[in-house]
Amino acid sequence: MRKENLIDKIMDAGLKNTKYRVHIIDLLSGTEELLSAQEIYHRLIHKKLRINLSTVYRTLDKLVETKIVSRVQIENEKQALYEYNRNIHHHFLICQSCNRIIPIYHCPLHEYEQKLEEESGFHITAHRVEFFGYCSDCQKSVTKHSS
Amino acid sequence: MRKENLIDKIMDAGLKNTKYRVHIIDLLSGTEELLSAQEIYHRLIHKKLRINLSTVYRTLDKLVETKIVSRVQIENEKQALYEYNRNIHHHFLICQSCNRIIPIYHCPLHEYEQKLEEESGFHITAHRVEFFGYCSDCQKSVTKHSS
DNA sequence: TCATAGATGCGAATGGTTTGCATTTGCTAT
DNA sequence: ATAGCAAATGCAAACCATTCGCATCTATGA
Ligand SMILES: [Mn+2]
Ligand SMILES: [Mn+2]
Ligand SMILES: [Zn+2]
Ligand SMILES: [Zn+2]
Repeated sequence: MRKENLIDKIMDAGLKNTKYRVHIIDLLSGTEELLSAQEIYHRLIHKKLRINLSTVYRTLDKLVETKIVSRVQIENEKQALYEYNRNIHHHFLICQSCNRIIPIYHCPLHEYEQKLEEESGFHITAHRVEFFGYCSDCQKSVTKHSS
Repeated sequence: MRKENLIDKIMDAGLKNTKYRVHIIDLLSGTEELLSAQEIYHRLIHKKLRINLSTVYRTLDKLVETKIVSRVQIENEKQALYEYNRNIHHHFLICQSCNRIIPIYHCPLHEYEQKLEEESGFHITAHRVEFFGYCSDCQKSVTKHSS
């Protein structure tokens, strides 16, 4: 995304345009990866930026509040992960061996959700799905080891 | 569950039979609620047991290892929650207003999982689903307030 | 009963995240 | 362009759930 667009995005959200915000959004929007606050911090430091870790956390809080970024807490991971919000509903497939996180863009729950609302009386606003298992690479290496 | 059965369960798992383990399993198996380590600790203290919080954590670790108990990490909750493992596959409906957690015993993903395995090459071993929303009680109070 | 692996208590450490406060910066109205 | 104010930042300290080291105790089975 062009820098001007990033700045628009920040200001449209009612936030002040600061260089760190531009860098953080730029970083997240430029990768498919989910990054932790600490990973973001280290990548910015590596780019010779003198940002402080608390600024990273505070910036991410703001970006999550304004829905520019989403925060994801994977089961059993201590660090929260952040991803650029591309407004595409998705879930994750997580390899328990190499820890790769793969997004899935098909959601099997939309019809079910309505049924669930009727049955439960809940008004459902969101859901979350994660699949755990072993990616094809890791299945191969297990086979190799055990043969 | 009778105390003798609890003790059998503990010893069958290869753990030593200690009074705290009996109390913790008893507590969890006697409620539908998900309890945090700290909540368990306080409930035992309230029963005049002189248990230590680290013992609670260590006991829960063992019980999770041996699958007597399951550990659940709800998105945005800092504390892990524990539930007695009744070996009934289920997911949760979570009220974002009153924080009630309601188990759902129907799983809409079993067919889908196979398709996903074929498409992704993953070998899936587990999944996790959470629905967020507002329970019927909380919907009522919102309506009341806003009218 | 004894020996020993495992369980517990206690205090300290860990590690991700948050916060208080002084200082700096971006934005808006002049 | 400039001043004024709210918001953002840096830094150190706090927070808080969870874990760990180590001394002591206890359940188990030989
Ligand atoms: Mn979905
Ligand atoms: Mn399921
Ligand atoms: Zn893998
Ligand atoms: Zn509710």
